[in-house]
Amino acid sequence: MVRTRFAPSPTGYLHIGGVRTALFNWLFARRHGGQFILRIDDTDAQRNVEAALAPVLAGCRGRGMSWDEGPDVGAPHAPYYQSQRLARYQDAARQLLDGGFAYRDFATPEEIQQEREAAQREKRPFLYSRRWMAESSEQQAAFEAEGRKGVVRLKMPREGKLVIDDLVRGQVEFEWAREQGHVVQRADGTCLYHLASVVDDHDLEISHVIRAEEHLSNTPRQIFIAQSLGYPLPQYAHVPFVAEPGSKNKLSKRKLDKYLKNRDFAQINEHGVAIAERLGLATTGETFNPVIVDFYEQVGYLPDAIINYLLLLGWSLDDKTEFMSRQTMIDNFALERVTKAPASFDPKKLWAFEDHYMQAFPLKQKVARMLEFLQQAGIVAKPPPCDAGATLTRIVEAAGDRLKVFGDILAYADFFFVDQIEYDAKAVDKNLRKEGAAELLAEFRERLAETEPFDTQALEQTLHAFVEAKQIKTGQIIHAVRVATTGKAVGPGLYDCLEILGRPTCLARIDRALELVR
RNA sequence: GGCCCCGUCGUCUAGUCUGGUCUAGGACACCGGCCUUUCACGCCGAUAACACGGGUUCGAAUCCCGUCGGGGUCACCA
Repeated sequence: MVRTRFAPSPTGYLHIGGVRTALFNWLFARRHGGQFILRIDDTDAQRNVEAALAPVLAGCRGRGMSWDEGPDVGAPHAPYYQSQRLARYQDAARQLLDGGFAYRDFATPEEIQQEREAAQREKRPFLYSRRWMAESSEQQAAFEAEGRKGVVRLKMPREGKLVIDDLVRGQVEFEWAREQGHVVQRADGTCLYHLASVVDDHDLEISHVIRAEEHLSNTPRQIFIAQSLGYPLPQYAHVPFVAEPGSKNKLSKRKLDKYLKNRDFAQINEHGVAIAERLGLATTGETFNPVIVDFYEQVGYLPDAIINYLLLLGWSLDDKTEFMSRQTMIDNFALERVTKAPASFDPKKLWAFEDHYMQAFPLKQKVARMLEFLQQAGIVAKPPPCDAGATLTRIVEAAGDRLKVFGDILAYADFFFVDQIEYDAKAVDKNLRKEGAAELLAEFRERLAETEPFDTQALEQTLHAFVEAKQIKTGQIIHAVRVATTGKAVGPGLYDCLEILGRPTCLARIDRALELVR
């Protein structure tokens, strides 16, 4: 039975690279008819785990990666929080001690550090001298008499080598003598990650540990722990990490300032921030930026777009296929086709996937989601007025593929909803203050007043007739009308805008625009 | 620095195991053009890569050796 797991720490946000790791685990489990387990690695137990955890859970669930066991899912191996499994780890530590695979160590961190520095000075690899190792109770008592506190430290082998058969990297060799004996239990009895992770993977019967490459060097000591405890080994698969835009460094949520210098990244960020501000959301880089999945959720990206993009970051089906349904992903996902080199996060390509998926998204659902955004921004009342649905549908239809994310409805189409539109100064200068523009507009206003019915077809005829009668170019009047009625130089088709706005609004706005420039 | 991993267009990748069909394919971005009432979409086109050096071979992106480059990791964090 294939059982994979994703084991995030509840830090409050989910990194884009984390989502991809979760995705690979989820896909692999589904591909093989196995189970996907969500475990929370909170050995460092913060108090309010629930609150910090919510975004992580939402991050997975929102992207359609359901877990078979884990928080909120009744299941046989509960609890799924490491903070609640301490007793198990302590048992394991005891067992390690009894078997001679670990020992009580009474060195202070400073003493270890001194040995490390000495080794560095002499340019030889550091290996702890085990000077403060206590293997008998007499030794232990002696150290304790000095007032020392003991931790449990791994007694790693100091000869031979380990060969790991990694499902994506192939055979990887390590020399045991290069591996440090890490602490697995602190003096206060709490246990550390490596022990906890190995014990849990065993208890949860994890068959495949699929995780990012940065864990590759942790693997020898985890294997040592597992073998010492008599556990069967899981299969390992170390996938490359997700790198920064335009470099091979590991993507990190801390280096936002650096990423903002990347033009594409900055563009995506700016677009998202503009939407978030209209929604009244906090936009500090720490919690809101394109490295964090929440960013996309809040701005209104489609989960399918994100998943599809992330899947292709380090995996491919063949030489051409890019767009895939969940089922196609599941049917074809294979660890053998995971690339070995790190892949840079490219926000522009994500954007292209978003564009594609949004175009295919059903109009009705699109309208529903955009209504939510309008309500959240306080532009449309809750519950909405009864004609809101029909109008919104018209707007969304008219805007077509110009709306890339749900939040775009706020910045792109706000002029449909507000009474007092704001005029874009540049557009006004360019299109309304031009020689003769105001006069033409004033004249065209009268034609609009008479156009009947006030719909796209008739409006188009009116404009064409006007252009012909005045012997002008279409551009001379059409842009002026657009700016006067919408306030902007860009937007949906003009006739659609006019019809949706309705005659009274159009005339009033033109009057106001004329006042502005005269 | 030690150990480990990686190296095909700017970016994501196909091709590498099983040498020839690769004068290296696709996608995103960029640039140019078409369409057009703006923008967006769509369409067409262009530029662009086998890190380098040796071997092996009739033939190497693919096999071998070396060099260089990039990255990860070296915690009583996870």
